[in-house]
Amino acid sequence: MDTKPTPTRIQRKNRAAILEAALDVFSAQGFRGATVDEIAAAAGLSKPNLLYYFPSKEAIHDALLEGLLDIWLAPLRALDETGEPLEEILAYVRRKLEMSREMPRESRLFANEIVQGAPRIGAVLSTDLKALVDAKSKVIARWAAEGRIAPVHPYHLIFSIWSLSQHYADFDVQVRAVLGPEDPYDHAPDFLDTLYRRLLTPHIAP
Amino acid sequence: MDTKPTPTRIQRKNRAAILEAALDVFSAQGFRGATVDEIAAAAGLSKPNLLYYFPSKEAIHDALLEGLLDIWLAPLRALDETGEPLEEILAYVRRKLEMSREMPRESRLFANEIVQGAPRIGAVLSTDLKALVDAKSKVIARWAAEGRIAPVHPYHLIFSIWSLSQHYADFDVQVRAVLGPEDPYDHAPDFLDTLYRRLLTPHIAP
DNA sequence: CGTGATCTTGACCAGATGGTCAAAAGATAA
DNA sequence: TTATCTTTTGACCATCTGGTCAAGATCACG
Repeated sequence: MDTKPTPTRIQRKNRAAILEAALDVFSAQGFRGATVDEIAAAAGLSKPNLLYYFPSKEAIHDALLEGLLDIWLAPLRALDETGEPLEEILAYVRRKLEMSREMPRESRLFANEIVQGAPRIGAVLSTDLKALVDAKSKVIARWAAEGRIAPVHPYHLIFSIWSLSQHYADFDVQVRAVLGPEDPYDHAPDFLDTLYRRLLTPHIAP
Repeated sequence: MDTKPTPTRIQRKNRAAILEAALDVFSAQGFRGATVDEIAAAAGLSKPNLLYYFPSKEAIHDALLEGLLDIWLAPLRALDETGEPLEEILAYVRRKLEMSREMPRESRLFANEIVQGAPRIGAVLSTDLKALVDAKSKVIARWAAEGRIAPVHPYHLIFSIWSLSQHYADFDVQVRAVLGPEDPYDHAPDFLDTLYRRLLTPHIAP
């Protein structure tokens, strides 16, 4: 039952090159817009050679999504219920925005998938993702109930953090078209910090 | 120079049916993912018949985008510099969220286009859209300078409104997967109203 | 009704695309 | 070096897709 024979040196190198190239192409063109030829060329391989490492176009896409989902949700997982509420949430926002800047292709890969109805990861959303958000929402709701942050709908708070941070990656061309030469990330961190401080700082009178 | 002969009754009906069907298909599959056959079937026409009304797949897509851009930007255009600042912005947020609920296909059509680098409307973004946002940002900056709203980066404020409102249309499956049976729009309006009130209400001390 | 314009369609085409295969080329270890 | 295993490739295939065309069906109007 040796289902995982140790990969050879060449296998490791080529598999990595394929996934890297596929991330480029899938994130820029979407699944149907991407072609195996294009991915193969970007990876420096011939098409049949690429298909020697992955059985199909869909298998590459699946491998990418699966490998990246954990990374993508790590910031939310790291939200620590024993920490200081406002700082925990602000740190989460900061990490999420950081990821949009450092990993825009990954963000767009997920965006493409979800905008088109998540045909390939819909199942994971309503199980793993939902479970994670349910758990963290409870933490946030408790913080609010204890008056440690201002009262807020925890699910929509999390949606807003996803939305605002990923906007800078997913709609990058639009943001840059409007801003002109200015770098969006010059002011985005401050803007989001201010926004969530004002939203969540508990006030005195009810 | 009669470039626009009056369309016949059948022409009007079929052109409308094609655009309606194309909106369905393009918004769900993206440009490359959509097929002319699928659009034709959804419009109740044969493929050659569809191509009798529009010269190409791209022409349909262009017609859609052009026809919808004005509608899409109308809420921002309606932002009135002579109105009460906070209420003007809150009304804009409300209208934008309303549009996400009423016109999710349109939202996803634009999302697909922009996520993939806006190959077809990039030009409009850096001219028309930029001009509109520049103008409205000046209004918001003035409001802030006058102390009528709390100080805020106007461009990022507008981005945030786009981002948060369209998130409910573009990432609908994800939002619903996490929320379960609850309707996102049950609480989204209140959440956004609260968020922008707390962000923009001017406070007493500096 | 008749006639010209409009509308519709089946058959077809060329190119793109995902994927296969047998055989060649290259690495590896005795 | 040789024998075996891994990697690479050119040629090929079936299907899908955007688009064409000529001929037939339908409509509008005198």
